[in-house]
Amino acid sequence: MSRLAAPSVLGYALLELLARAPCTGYELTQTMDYPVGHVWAARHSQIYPTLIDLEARGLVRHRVVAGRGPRDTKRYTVTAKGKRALVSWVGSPFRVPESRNEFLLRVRALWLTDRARALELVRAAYDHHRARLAMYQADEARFDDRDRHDPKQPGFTTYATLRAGIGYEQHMVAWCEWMLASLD
Amino acid sequence: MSRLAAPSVLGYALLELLARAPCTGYELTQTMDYPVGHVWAARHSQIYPTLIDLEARGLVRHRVVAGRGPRDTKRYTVTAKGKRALVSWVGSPFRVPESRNEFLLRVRALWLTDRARALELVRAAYDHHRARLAMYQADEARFDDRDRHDPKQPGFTTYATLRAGIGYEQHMVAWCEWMLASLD
DNA sequence: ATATACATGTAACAAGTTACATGATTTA
DNA sequence: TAAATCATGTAACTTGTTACATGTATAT
Repeated sequence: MSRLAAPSVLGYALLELLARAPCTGYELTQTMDYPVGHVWAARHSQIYPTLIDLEARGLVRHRVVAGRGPRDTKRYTVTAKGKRALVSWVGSPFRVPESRNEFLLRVRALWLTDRARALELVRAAYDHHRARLAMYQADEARFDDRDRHDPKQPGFTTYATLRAGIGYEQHMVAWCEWMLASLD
Repeated sequence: MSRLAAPSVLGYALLELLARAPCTGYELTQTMDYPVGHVWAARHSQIYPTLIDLEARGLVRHRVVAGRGPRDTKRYTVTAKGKRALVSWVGSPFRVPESRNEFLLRVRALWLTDRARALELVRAAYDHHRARLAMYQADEARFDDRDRHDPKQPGFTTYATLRAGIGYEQHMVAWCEWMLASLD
């Protein structure tokens, strides 16, 4: 989080949220939990220092306001400079990063174990992905036509990532079914 | 990489590879590059220290042998203790970790940019995922019937992760096509 | 009475990236 | 003769996790 290199990916994630609407750090931790956390996870212990860093770079600014709860809270907004940095990031060269999937790594190691334990791992994943799929599909029903069709609306890109989530969960559910059948 | 906590996920990834066949650090870096790297990526600068750590824990052991190239190389094997640690890891409780997908994070931010740049990002991803899919499908053709059907063969679990990769790339290709159509 | 929500931080550590370092042999 | 392959390491840095730290108000 030095002031010389570019902001971290999390920094841009927070900027993008703040570009949609000013938020407090606390509200950001909640939105980062869901839905953004399903795309880029972060804990409050990383979010608060990142906000301080973004402010040191002049990309956001805060005002102390009365909180919903018992104490004061800081409401952050994106500065003009922050908006420019964000737009520049979105258009900057991008390579799909290498992935890390601990579940599939364990699947690779299943030949070392017995059938019961293999089934246990895959069934737990199956339950998890079916639950996620149901949750995402319930979310999808809430989007209105403008969100579904106008790419300039923030709602559209949220919808687009939700569609990606649904497709992913469908794929994982199908894979688990194939795997469970193969283990029999 | 302290000697007190459990080995890292990468440590188990290397153990699993060595349980299939003894390897040198150099060979491990190549296998980690592909195919394992598509499930758990790591560079040689992380792999070599991890091997040293695994050896300090007594989970692997090495012998210096003549290398293919000009210099000597270290051939690592899993110890009995290493095999037990690996089997215990495979059966240990597992929760699907939170994900980090920078591509989808950028997609979320596309409302901030113009149609041309949005198309550019999605088309690059489209090309990437179609190329991956073709590569995986070519790989799949090479698996024989024993690998496809016997869950106790290491080849089967490799095949299973490859099937997961194919399903994932198919999902991403379909999503990109939907997205490109939506941007029109 | 107890737990949850509100609200924001720091510290110690683990994991991962990039760059530096070396140098022979084989292939184009 | 230039580049790629073989072969193994270290150092500085960034990123992310877990635990520590504090304290009020509201709901159960």
